[in-house]
Amino acid sequence: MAGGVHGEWENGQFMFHDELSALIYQNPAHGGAASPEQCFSSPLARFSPFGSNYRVSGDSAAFGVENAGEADQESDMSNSKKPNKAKEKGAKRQREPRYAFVTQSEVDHLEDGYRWRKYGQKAVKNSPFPRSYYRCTSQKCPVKKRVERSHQDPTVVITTYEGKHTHHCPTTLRGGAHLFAPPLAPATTSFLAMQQLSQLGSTSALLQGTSTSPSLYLANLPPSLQHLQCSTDYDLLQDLLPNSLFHGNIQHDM
DNA sequence: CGTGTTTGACCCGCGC
DNA sequence: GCGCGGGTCAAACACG
Repeated sequence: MAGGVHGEWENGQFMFHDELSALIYQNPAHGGAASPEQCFSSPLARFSPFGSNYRVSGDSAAFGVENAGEADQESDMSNSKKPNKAKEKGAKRQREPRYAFVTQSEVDHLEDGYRWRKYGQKAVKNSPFPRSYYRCTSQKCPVKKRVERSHQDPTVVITTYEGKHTHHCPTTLRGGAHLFAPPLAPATTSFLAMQQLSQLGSTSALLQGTSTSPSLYLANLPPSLQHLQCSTDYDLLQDLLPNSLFHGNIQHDM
C-alpha cells in the first residue's frame, strides 16, 4: 500500500527506498525540543534528492518521500473520485511526488502559510493516532497533505505533502500564524526564509552537503519558517539556499 | 451565509 | 475472487 514511510531499519539507520526531498525541522513554538537531540535521538537526517536512499541515523526517526520519480501532472487529482467508477481501463492512478516533513509538535495541523480544508480522517493501522487528510483550499490547487502522528514517538507529527502549489502563499491566515505578510512569489518566499535562517543565530539551521548530493538539516526553526514547506521541490530548495550555502558545508552554530 | 470539520460510506489497488 | 487498508466523497453539522 501507499503507506506512510517507505523504508526499513538497517544497522541502526533507516534506509528509505525512495528518492527523497524532505525538510526535517521541529517547531519549538508548539512544544518542540530546545535542541535537536531532544527532537530525535539522533536528529540528523541526511536527505538526498538525487539519491536513492534516505537515512536517518539513530533509532527514532524514519520518514521519507513517496512515489518520487513517478511525477505526474495533477491531471486527475481534482476529479479522481467521481462516482462513476474507474475511468480508463488500465489507467493507473498516478500521484504527485510526496514530501514528508517531520515536526515535533503538540498540535497536529501546523500552520504553513496555506489554507487547508480537511476532507477526511482515517485510523492508521498499528497506530493509535488517526491520519488526517487536507486539501489546499485555493481553487485549482492540487496540493494535498496528510498529517499523522508517529506511533513511535507521539510527540512527532508527520506531514506529507503531495503536489505543488499553483499559487502564492495566501496573505490571510487562520490562527494568527507567524508568517510573512505580503503575498510572496516562491523565490521571494525562499529568499526571506533564508534571510530568517541567517538571522537565527543561536537557533540552529544546519545545512550540509555537496552540489551533487546536498543534505539539509533544519532544526529549531521559528514558527515563521514553517512556510518553508512551501518550497518542497528540489528546485525550490535550490532557490531557497544561496549558492554559497548550497555548494558548501555551512553550519550555523547549534 | 460562508467556511471548515466530522464521519460513515464508498472506491480502488494490492496481496493472498 | 475476496478481504484489507488507504484514500476520497459528500451530507450533516459547527462556528464565526
